[in-house]
Amino acid sequence: MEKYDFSAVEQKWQKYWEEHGTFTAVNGSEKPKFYALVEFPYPSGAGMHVGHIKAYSGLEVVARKRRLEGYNVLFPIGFDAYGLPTENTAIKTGVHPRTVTDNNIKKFTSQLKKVGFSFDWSRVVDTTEEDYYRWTQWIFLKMFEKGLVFRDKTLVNYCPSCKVVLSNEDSQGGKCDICHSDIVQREKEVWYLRITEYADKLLEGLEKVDYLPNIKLMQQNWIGRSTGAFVDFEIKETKQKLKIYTTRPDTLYGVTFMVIAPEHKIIDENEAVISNMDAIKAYREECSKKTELERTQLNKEKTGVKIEGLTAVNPLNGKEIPIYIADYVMTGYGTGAIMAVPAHDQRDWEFAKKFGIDIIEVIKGGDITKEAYTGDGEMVNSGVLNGMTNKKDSIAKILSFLEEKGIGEKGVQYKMKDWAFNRQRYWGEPIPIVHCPHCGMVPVPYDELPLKLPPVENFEPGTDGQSPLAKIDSFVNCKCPKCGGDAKRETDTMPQWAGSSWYFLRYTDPHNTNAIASPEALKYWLPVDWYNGGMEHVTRHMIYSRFWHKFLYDIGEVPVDEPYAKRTAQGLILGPDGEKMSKSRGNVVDPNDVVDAYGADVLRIYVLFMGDYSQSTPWSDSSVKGCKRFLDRIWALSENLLDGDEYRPEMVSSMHKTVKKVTEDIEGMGFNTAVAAMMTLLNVFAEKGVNKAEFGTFLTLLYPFAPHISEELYFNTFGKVLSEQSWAAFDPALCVDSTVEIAVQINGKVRARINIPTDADQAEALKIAHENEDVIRAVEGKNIVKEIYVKGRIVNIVCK
RNA sequence: GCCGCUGUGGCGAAAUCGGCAGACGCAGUAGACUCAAAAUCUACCGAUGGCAACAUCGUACCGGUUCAAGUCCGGUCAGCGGCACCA
Repeated sequence: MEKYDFSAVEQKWQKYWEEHGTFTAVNGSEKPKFYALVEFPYPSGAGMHVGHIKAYSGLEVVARKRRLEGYNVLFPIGFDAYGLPTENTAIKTGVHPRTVTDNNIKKFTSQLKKVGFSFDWSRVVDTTEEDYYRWTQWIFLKMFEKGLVFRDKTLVNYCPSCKVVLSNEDSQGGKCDICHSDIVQREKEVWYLRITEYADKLLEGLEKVDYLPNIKLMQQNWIGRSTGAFVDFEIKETKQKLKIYTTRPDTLYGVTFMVIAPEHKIIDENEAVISNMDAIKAYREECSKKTELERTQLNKEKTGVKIEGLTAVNPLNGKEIPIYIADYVMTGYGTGAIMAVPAHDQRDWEFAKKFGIDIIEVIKGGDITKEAYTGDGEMVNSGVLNGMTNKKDSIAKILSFLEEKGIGEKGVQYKMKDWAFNRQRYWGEPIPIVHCPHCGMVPVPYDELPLKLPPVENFEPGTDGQSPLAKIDSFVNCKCPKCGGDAKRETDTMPQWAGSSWYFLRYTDPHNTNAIASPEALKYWLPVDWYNGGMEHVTRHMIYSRFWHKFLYDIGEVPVDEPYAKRTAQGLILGPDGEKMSKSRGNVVDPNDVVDAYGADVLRIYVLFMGDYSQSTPWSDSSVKGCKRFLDRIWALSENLLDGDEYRPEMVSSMHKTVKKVTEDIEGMGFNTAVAAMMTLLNVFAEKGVNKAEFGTFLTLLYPFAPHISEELYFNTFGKVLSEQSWAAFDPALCVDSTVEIAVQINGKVRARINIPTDADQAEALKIAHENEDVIRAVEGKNIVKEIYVKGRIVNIVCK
């Protein structure tokens, strides 16, 4: 046999699979279904990254195995193609984003095919195609119809460089996600989706899905549900109620001041009563100039201004307490006002120290002269609560007390905010709303969808943070669908998260022209059985898409309430230097180079063998060569196959053990140890030879990892196509040898190794151990205190 | 600051329920083949001491539980990720 020509072999089988529709999923098949989903890529100009290869290789292996196990597998791919980088390229090069996107998709497609992923290429979706975004707009209008879309004038995160408004998620740390410039605060009327209405459903849904524990936790923290109380404090001068939110109503007797956010409306309402309005206005001005970064920076000195002329009254004891404005209280959370308990909240403590406000202890146990005490302890100075020691009981008691008196009630708050759903950019789905001077906001009728993105020449955003669409009169000027009068179109587009919030639904029926997908297709394929992707998408993308899905469930469009039955995440591939791969560091590995030099199978094996799939691992060129060597040895071995259509007796347990190991490791994402087990078996073959039956099983195990060489060798050996065969079976009873080598410890230290029958009982194992010369020597002249035998594992003799 | 994950040879890493630490691979050393090199094959490959058999130490650090700890418990440190003035 000639030397292994990986390039020819890989092309040959890729062509075979394509021509035979090997990976085409069948809607409504009699077979059990399996829906494996990977996060579709953003088709950037840089082309594929080795990270993509690792991200897809995990479920690629599972999908290939499932098909051999008799499943009807849906393993789709598509492109999440709206977004700023494409638009920025278009602005820079003058090439239309449509063309840029098409070229990038072409590039990605050819690269993905070269790696031999078993995607169903007949179901590719592209979020920027009219047939796709028509339904993105449709879902948006359904939400509009159900009152989940609203507009609000608020301070927004504005990127002066990109000239866009960003969501909190896209501007974390006060930096723009795209260009990393500093974000400034700016007032603007923007679109929101009322995701907070689904906060509890999103939280409750986590209880019945199979996500990795840390993924669940991240989502829970993101939603950030807290329980507490709303309490009304009367303002002495105006008899107004100032409502606050607290998670510690039990500390109500320790309140010595109140703080409201700089933007709180009670200030504007009482301008006449407040005597130091100038100072307050100055402070407000100062705050609005601060970037998000400055405002949230830790260890920062507390700032604030006392409101002269307004005094709050503690509803429990009638004590008069001062009110301050300070930017450590946010408008967006709770009521934008807090009761400050400096003895038991560190932030309040710092503020009180700086402004010389009283600190009253209500829970014993700490030293409140040094810092706030947040632990448990006996209640003091607290009226009805005095003497209580259990926090939960104190909170329950004060809550019922507050409710009885009508001054407060139980409350729930979420850290998650409503979803700012707009961009002032060209390359996104147009928001299908018309502004009519008579009718207000009017949705574009469903039968006029898609509202097409108009072709333009100039993609530069407007100078005032307006979308480029605002400059196109033919787009903006329209008739109101309701009254027929002159109206103007909304010019904002949707954020990039829109298209990816429902793409997994479209895969089930990608060419449907009447609905997002047919009810039959959705019923057959949903939920996604296994979704794998990056940790970076666990909060934003996953929460957004679960929200959309739950909404669609509520309006009867999808048959299940959770889209993803199982979710896992892969770790990063770091550069050879152990740092995150980046162009600026110059440590980026191009998957194409690996495919060209060693073949797709080597690349696939390596990204799975390099380390724990869920962990970050640095790239190593020489380890790639090790994987190449592994495949070359298999190829060489195939030239010396022994005859035989069943395992040789001396190979039976090795074969069954390896099948068991690989089968189970794939399910548990132990891809690295699965490959290691195959390497071990290959080493046994090298020593003891290999017959056709054994080799056939070996190739079956290898197939999901290195499908090209497996197909080729299997066909050469058996004249059959491996992707049309069945997965290898194992018999647990045959995985055990008749004898096993175990260690004998004397006082916990290994002193000998003995061979015993696998099913030996304690008496037999100890008898064999005591016959061993090393053991005899070690226990000689000593008293045996205790003897332990763990079946098939160890003997430990304790002696003095 | 809070939450989570991780810490094991020169390197990437393995190690079911607490039961032989370092599987598998890389790199390295020696040998075979070769005029030579590459490739391939064989052997060795945690540290210290010893000619050796062997002994002692060894899973970030300190302590504990146990016949037995990488694994469990308490504390500390470091790296990575998430959240972050969330009341």
